[in-house]
Amino acid sequence: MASIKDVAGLAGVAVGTVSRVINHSGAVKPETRRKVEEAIKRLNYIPNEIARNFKMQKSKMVALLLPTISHPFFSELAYYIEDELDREGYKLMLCNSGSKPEKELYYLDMLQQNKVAGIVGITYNDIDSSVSTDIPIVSIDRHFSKRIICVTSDNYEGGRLALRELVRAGAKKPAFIGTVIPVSSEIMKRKSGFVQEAKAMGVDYVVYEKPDPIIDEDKYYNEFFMRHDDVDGVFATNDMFAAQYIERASRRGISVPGDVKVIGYDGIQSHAYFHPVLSTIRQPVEEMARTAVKLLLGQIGGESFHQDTYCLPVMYRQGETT
Amino acid sequence: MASIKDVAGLAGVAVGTVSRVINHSGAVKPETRRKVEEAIKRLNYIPNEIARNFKMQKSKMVALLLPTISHPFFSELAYYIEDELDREGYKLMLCNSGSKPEKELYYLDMLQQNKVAGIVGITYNDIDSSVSTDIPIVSIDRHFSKRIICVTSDNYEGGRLALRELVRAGAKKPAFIGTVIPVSSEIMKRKSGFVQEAKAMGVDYVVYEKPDPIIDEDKYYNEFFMRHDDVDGVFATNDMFAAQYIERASRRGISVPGDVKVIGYDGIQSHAYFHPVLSTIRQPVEEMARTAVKLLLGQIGGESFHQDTYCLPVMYRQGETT
DNA sequence: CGACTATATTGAAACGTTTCCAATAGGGTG
DNA sequence: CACCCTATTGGAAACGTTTCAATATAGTCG
Repeated sequence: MASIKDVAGLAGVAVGTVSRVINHSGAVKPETRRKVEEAIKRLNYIPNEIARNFKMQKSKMVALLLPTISHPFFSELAYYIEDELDREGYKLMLCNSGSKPEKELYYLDMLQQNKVAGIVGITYNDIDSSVSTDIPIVSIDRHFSKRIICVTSDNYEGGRLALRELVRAGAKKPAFIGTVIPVSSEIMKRKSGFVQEAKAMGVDYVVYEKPDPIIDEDKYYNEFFMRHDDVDGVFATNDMFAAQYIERASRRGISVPGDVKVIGYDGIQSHAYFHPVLSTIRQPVEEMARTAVKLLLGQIGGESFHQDTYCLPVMYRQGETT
Repeated sequence: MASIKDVAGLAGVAVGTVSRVINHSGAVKPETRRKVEEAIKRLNYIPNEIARNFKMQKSKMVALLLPTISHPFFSELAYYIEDELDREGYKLMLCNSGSKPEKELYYLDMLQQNKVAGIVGITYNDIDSSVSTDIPIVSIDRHFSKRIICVTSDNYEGGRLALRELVRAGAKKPAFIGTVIPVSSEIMKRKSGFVQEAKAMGVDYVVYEKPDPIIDEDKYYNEFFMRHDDVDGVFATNDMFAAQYIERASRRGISVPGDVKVIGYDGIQSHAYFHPVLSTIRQPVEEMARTAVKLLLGQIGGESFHQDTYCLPVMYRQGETT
């Protein structure tokens, strides 16, 4: 593999000159540039990015740490994150934690060893305390500390919106169901928005949380249907969960939206052709992704931000379930 | 940031010794090891992986180059690939090409500059000619050359299976629809399997390919429904496309599986709770992913393989559309 | 024409590891 | 006691780049 030295040798110049040609830094005589470029071509020289990273003591690598890329919301997010990073000349490293705290820690450790330029995290742990370096981190949907900027959608408003739409669709007793990640999660606000709005409107409501991880799914659903057979509206914490609920309901002969109106959360695109098309609170996935990257790269570039949470607006999208 | 030198200084030994302690290479007296470990702890020393990569002239990074991670089949694949890589101490870099040839080339170039240890590719180009280094590559569903090992599912058998199942479900005139990536694609075999089996069984059939990229989707479907209104079975190149077809058909008052039986391809998990649950030819995603990684790491480790295509079995999965 | 300036180029140090060779210290053996 | 062998350690080179101070070259102006 040809190195910069070989190029310099063949072109009859010093390595520093070759470096300046490659990086367009400093002044180089056109004639010299030509010679160097000629040599580069002849030797089929490719700059060694590893050596560069080493010299610079930083890599243009950003890590995305999330539960699993196979969840459609995350994969959509990942797509836009990678796209935005690429525009800025950065690369993306993908880390599936499986939501396991110990795996999150393991990855964080590895990422620091690898001196990644920054991390976008969607984690279960409060990762602030477990990162010893001052590596920039942007978190999505989790608020940990001043240091870690959080990008989220307006979960509180999303919860309120869901409640209002369920009521508007005719629900007299709406229920909130789903997993509420306890640790610093913005997602909890979906519940509080829902609850607050119900109280404000004087509507009877139910909250039926799903343990995570769940031991006995059948029992969870059976109990819900038994205890709350008067529920006629359901707001689920995400689209997949909403679909799952509908599946269970229909097995019991409950029709959607006839007997029960259902609203999900996320607004996943890849489900567009499948039925029922969910009524859902759509998060601005693309905007969240690009915002997260912009904030991260800002931090990497040395900017500091006064704001520690960036909250983007959500939207109600009508489907076939309300 | 503390370096190996600082550790050596504090422990009163040479850097080489510290290196041997860290890597458990060579002999180190227990007493010395203790001193070094003590120093490492005191300084909160983290080995600089970049420097290591540099010295070794290789990184433990494998790239996954695919059209888009937001497609559920690819995201499922990516999940298992990352999982398998992590087990072996490798990291995954994610590259979305958007199926654009120029972007594929751009990424391949970048990956070579970054001296990634290997590449798993799902590409549109014949990438063989555009990779100048001898970096190991495993391709999924594309067969280019001896050099690039191809991991695929049994697309030919999948096509035959689809035809047989459509006929078994009562179809008299089944159609193959979908995109047929021309370049060295294993996916073409889905078509040939379908066609061959139809001929073998003496069944009347239709092939209606979808251009890629498609200009006018409405026109494509309209023409299909006009020209082939006697078609009563559809085999689509993938699940998403099958769902899309069903959507279009139902808008025209065609019922599935009443009027037309439909079989998709892939067997995407994240659609399990949505309807109609597709009858589909399921690819062994997990096995494909793990096989691809194993072969790639084998190559990285210097093994050479006599076989250039690894074909895994597919399975018919009954849903609600046949 | 000499002094200055602007432009081009050189050469070497430095980044943090690993690895190899030489050096040293013990420990056993004849 | 001399010798050899092994276990352990030290020291330095090397990996390929960037950067910076120093030097060289060529105009320009008075």
